[in-house]
Amino acid sequence: MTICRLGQQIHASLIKNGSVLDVFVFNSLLDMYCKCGQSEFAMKVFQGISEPSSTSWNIMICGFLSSGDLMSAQKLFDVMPYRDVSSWNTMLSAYAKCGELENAKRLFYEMPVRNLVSWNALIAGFSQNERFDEALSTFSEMLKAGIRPDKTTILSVVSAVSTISSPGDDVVKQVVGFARAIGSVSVLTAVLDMYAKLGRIDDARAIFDEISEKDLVSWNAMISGYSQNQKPAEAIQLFRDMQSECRVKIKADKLTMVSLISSCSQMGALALGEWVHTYIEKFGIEFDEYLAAALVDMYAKCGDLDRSRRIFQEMPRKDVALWNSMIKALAIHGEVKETLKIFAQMERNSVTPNDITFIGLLNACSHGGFAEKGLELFSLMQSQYQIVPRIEHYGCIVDLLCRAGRLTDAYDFVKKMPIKPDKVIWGALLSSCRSHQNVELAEEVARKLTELDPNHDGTYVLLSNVYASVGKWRDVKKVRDQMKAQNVQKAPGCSAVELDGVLHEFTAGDKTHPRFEEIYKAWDEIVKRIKPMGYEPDKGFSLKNLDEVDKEEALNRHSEKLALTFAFISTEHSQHKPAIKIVKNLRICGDCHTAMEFVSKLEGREIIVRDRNRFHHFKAGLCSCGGYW
DNA sequence: GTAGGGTTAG
Repeated sequence: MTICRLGQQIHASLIKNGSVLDVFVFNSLLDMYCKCGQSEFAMKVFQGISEPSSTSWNIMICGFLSSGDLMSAQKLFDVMPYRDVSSWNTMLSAYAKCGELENAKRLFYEMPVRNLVSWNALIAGFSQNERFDEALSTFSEMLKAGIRPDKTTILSVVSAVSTISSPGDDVVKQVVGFARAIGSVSVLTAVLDMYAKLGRIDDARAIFDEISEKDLVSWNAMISGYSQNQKPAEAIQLFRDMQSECRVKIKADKLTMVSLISSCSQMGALALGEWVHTYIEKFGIEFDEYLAAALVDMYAKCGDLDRSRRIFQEMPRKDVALWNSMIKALAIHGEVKETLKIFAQMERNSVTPNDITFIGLLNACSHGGFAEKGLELFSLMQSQYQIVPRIEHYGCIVDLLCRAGRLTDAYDFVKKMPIKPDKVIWGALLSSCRSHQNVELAEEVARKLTELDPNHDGTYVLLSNVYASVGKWRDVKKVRDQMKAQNVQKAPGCSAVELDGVLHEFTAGDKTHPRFEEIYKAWDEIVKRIKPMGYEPDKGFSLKNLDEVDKEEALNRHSEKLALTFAFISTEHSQHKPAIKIVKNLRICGDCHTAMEFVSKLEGREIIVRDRNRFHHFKAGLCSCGGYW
């Protein structure tokens, strides 16, 4: 504003002094007024120019476009006496940016001369409006016309390729070839990001190592690449490398922080997450909605729902993603009523929910056994918000019906779905068959699952659990043999517990921990004390085809029990006994769930388990999931 | 005139 006033003063004094204003001075004035957002006034000045040059016209067109006035820009463009390439390109990119690609295309083929910028503008237009195929076909048309792509072309094309679900190998190779030939940091970073988004994290790393003069963007792209490919430990390690290698030259920013926080929430590493939060405050990193959403998610996934609530409430501006984060946070903690309250608030604030909002809401209903409410929301989302349900939403509904015990309804729903059910849907049905001991349906569903993915370990484990739950040990063995024959390995269950900021990991039957003997003995003691309270080991959850004694032994060495016992014996003698927080990579086992209820009562300690689905707060013999899990 | 990195997801 002050700069604009200064400009006005200069303009006024030019007139006062009676200076001769040639077209160059006029153009500078036009440019100044346009850039200060005064395109209306610039237009008056423009009309006073006796012989405007084509640059004057271009500046005015640009000015109208930047103030969002496409109509005025178009009118000027139409009456221009002479159009140079820049005029055409300006108009073309304006159409491209606001998504009017039919107009952009028309202009592109109408223009008498085209240059590299014209091609780039059209390609970028397609790419930014998610019309990736057209971006690529325009690119190849450009190559056929004998035009050599530059940095800008490749940046657009690379970003188009990274968003296509499965780009052809030859396309990727060709683009990477051009990028390597250009070899600038920004282009290589774009390629790195592309590989990361395609899930080719090793290729991404190879490019990263190739960049000699890495800047903040390159580091951030690689860190977020790791984080988005479920490699949180690598993300954090890379951040440490960045700090030790170039602490002076490169300073982490809010984008770095977002990836770090997301990594912490994946690991359930609260202490580390708090450290990042402190870092943000200490270095005054700008706190925006992205960061807030990431923190809300992190604190919730690390078990501190109150911190999530506070951060959410203190944010003055809340975008959809932030609302979604809070909804999801409450959902995984089973706070169904509060989830619905937040959603009502969101509607009152006129924030339009999106597809992800409803995934969170349906999830909450499913975790709380609110089947009717969930079905109601499912139809609201279609009727009121015109959201076409994706496979994820159907998955939520199946899950919802299953957990509410409506197995038949769930199966009918799957049969009537307009989309082909995927393995997640069948998986939800199958695990529900386990809790309702429905062998017949389980076998049918398992067949569907094996058709879709013959090597998925979960199918075999679930089916074997169904058989085990009804004591069909011979069938359990059959499944196990099949697994062996197919060479399917069960993903090992892994539980971690954080003590004094150090993460201790355990796998089932783990004997690698230095204190394993002590841990085993301590658990056996606990079992002796909870059995009289009514605990009965549920051997149906033991996967192995062993005799009764061994079955109980295997059950006693599940990773979550080891983690619990370790936390327990490590804090037994300390005065302050905070809740024990365990993070498990798979779903918590049913027997472990029962055992923990008893332990929380026996020891008067709060136990919090985060499994791959949700949180379980065990307190005084009860779990917050109320049996819906 | 065209331009590389971020949150939420069964």
